[in-house]
Amino acid sequence: MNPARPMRADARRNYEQLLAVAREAFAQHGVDASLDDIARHAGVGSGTLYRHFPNRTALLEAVFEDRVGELIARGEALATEEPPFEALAAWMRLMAEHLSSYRGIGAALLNDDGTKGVVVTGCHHAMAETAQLLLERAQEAGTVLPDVTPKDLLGLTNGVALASEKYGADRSTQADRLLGYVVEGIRRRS
Amino acid sequence: MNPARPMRADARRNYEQLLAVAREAFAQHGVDASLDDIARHAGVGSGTLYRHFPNRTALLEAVFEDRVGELIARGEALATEEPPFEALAAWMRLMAEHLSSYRGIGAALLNDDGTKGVVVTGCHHAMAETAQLLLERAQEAGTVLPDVTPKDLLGLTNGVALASEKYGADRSTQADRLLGYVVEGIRRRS
DNA sequence: AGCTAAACGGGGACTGTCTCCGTATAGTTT
DNA sequence: AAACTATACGGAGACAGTCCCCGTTTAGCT
Repeated sequence: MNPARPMRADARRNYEQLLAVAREAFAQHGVDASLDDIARHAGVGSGTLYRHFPNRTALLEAVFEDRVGELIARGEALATEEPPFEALAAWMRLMAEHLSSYRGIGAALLNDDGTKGVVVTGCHHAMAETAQLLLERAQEAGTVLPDVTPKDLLGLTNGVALASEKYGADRSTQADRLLGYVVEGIRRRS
Repeated sequence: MNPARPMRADARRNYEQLLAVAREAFAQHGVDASLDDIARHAGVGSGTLYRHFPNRTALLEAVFEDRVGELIARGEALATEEPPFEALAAWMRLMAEHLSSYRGIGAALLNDDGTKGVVVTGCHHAMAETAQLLLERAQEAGTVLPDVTPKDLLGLTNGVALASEKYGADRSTQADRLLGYVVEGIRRRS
């Protein structure tokens, strides 16, 4: 969003309505939900949708931004409340959970090469910073292997979330199970 | 393929031509390559493509079948040539490599719920059997945790392959790196 | 050569994405 | 309140890809 000039009230209203409808649509139909459908349900024209969100990726990013915010907040809270290794493991679980919220979001954000959205770089960057915070803490405590990078963490977690998507109602269970092995794999044993 | 009646020579020729062109197209453009384009390049009409492959998934399965065959063969060879743990790790690496051959194949096969293709169940089943063979061997040798299942292996490996796709030319390196952690995570330590 | 079932090509129905232009309206100034 | 104008709108239609279907062609058999 361009804050250089305040958005008109009607545009702001439409923007929020589009976001609300998109959240529902993506949750229900996955990230491939029809954009024209979303516009229709939001009571706006398709031109309006594209003015606010130039493409599907931009809309996905906007919708996902809340969850990124929560991941960052929880990451920071975990860093003060939990032992280093447990904090990191819990955060990875939370991330996998969020990546399961809209079927296909992991793959969609994954496959973005950065040419369609500027914000995705921001989302990724913000999550990488939180991963870094928790990772360094765990590495300093000697509980995680020293060569593990934030990029590794995001990749492993995203991979697990993606691989678990096909299990529908059981995807959380499966993701937790697979993440159990993954966190063991990055654990340092004295 | 329905073997109940021999396919005519021209149909057989077209089928093979479609497969060959599809391999190239998927390798170059990913699994979303235009099917009409593939038909055109194969020198057949789009109706012909759909007669041989009722949908995109069916074509993907047919194209991927060779690689499944190779994975099974290599799995069996590794089971006789390598120590249990190393055999399993090598096979997982090979599987990740094959899953990277066509951008998006992992996600496409992953998201198939079995309603579009019969064969995908076969591909998955065949790979799960090979995973089972190598897994049991490693578990009997006491080198892999006893509660790991073939489903876990396929999930972890597919997840890693998917998560590495965005790195293009570096995806093999990244996949190997992530798999390194994964195989440590399933390793049993006495 | 004749026959016929298998197989074909490609036009067009269908669906979704996305652009663009005439129209509407929010917000500011007079 | 009226006038002005930049912002924002709606939705028709261009575009691209999927996929069906029907008249035509052809492979294989007698």
